[in-house]
Amino acid sequence: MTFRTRFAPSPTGYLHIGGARTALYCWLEARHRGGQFILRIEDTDRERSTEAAVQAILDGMHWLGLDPDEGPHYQTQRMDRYREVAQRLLDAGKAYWAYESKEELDAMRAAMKERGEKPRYDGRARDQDLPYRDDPDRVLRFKGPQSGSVVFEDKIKGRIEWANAELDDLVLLRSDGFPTYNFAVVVDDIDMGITEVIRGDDHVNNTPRQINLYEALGAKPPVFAHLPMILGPDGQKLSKRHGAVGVMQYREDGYLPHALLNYLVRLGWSHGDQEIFSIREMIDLFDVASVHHSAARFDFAKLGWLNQQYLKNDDPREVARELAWHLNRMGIDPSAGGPSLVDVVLALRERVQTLKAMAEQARIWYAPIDAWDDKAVAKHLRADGAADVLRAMHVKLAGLPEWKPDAIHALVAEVATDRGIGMGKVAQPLRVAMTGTAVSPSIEQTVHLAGRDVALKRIDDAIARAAP
RNA sequence: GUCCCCAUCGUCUAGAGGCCUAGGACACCACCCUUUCACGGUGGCGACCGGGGUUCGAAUCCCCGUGGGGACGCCA
Repeated sequence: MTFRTRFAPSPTGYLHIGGARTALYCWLEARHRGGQFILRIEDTDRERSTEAAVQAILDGMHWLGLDPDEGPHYQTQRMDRYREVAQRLLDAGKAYWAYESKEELDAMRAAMKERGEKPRYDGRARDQDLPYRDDPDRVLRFKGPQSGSVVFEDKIKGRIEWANAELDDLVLLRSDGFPTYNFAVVVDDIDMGITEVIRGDDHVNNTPRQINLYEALGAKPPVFAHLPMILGPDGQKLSKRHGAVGVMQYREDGYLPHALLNYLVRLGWSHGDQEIFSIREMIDLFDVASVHHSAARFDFAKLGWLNQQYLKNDDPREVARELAWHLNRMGIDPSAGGPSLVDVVLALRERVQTLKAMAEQARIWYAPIDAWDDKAVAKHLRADGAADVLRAMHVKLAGLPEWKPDAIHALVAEVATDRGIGMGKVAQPLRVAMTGTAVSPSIEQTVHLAGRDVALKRIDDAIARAAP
């Protein structure tokens, strides 16, 4: 049997970081085993599912490069199938109609809770063989086993045993005729030939009931692998404040998809001491069976470090393409003039952790200085001799035969030696002149990327601001 | 409350009974490099939740406790 796994999000929000990791692990496992990765949209909750969320999930997966081999399948397009299977269960005496009202159910659970029991459906309609009737409270329930236990071997957590007495008769078909999650999942996974289910471990306790359904339907359950969750930096459940934003937000924040994937693959899984993994290596080395048992916290510092590793080591032309996207978002069109993006990437990639920061720092070569750092101006432009240094640099730069970083560097050194001062006394005023701040790449790169005309003009402007 | 799961530096982790004086990475600190900021280099700080067993020997196996998390819906 060929290996088939699936990612089955419900479109009630964007693809968040936990979902992205689940999708990654499914995708990796499918690639590793030479099987298929199927995408299924679980949209049976009509209240909360939206078209926009479906699109957000698709976009997020595509950006990460986790394209499915099959799908997306939509549960709402399979309604006839669920009803058909439900009827089969009913005919076989493995399901029954029940008509308790919401209030009755609530009261029942409250009473159980009071007695210190686990609140659940007590099966009061189980053996009554009630006929179908049109009723707003009508649901179809599964007649599950009441004794014995379900045992399964979780690929990650190991052997898990669940007493059937802990389980209740779950609803198969809701009063609106829609299938419930547990029912639809089983029908779908059987129909779609899923051999391995990889999902978050908030589903472990659904697994025994699902296995009972498989048995009632005469189907062989798949292998289950339950992933531990991802916690926020504070150890609490992920919230909007931390990483629970959509993955596309990570793009906007300046992260590379590969870096995010690398971060995610290491969160809960490892291969010795290796930190950096190419996609190929992830596929070759990943094994869902060696995923960790415990939850992991999300750490932005490490993500940032990883992102910079990719910024530094990826082909600068590729990084340049991403940088252009960020510059465009800032309202800058790098193709309308200014230095080559590849040169800018080369100048900045060791000094930033995100593309967003890179774009912000690159701005000075594509747009006028829009803000002056007062402290930098006071310290470097108003310093003794700053104006003199700038005037000297202006003359030398204007007459420089070849506009090259090395040559510019030589001029800076020359001005420093002539005056018997340190390089910093020349470079810093010049840097403030070029950028309005005291921080930038090496002075020769900073000046070079500005281009001669802009550099000379900025020196003039700075002299005006400098101490006389 | 009931059931299920989990537990190594601040964080991510290595570790499958002796290789552990517990290794790596991020973060942090110091120094070096240096025209700024970084990058890089060197060094440092820093952990086996507690208690009982099993064993010649336990971070590794078992039990109990504690702590964390998840689930208990006509949500998924």
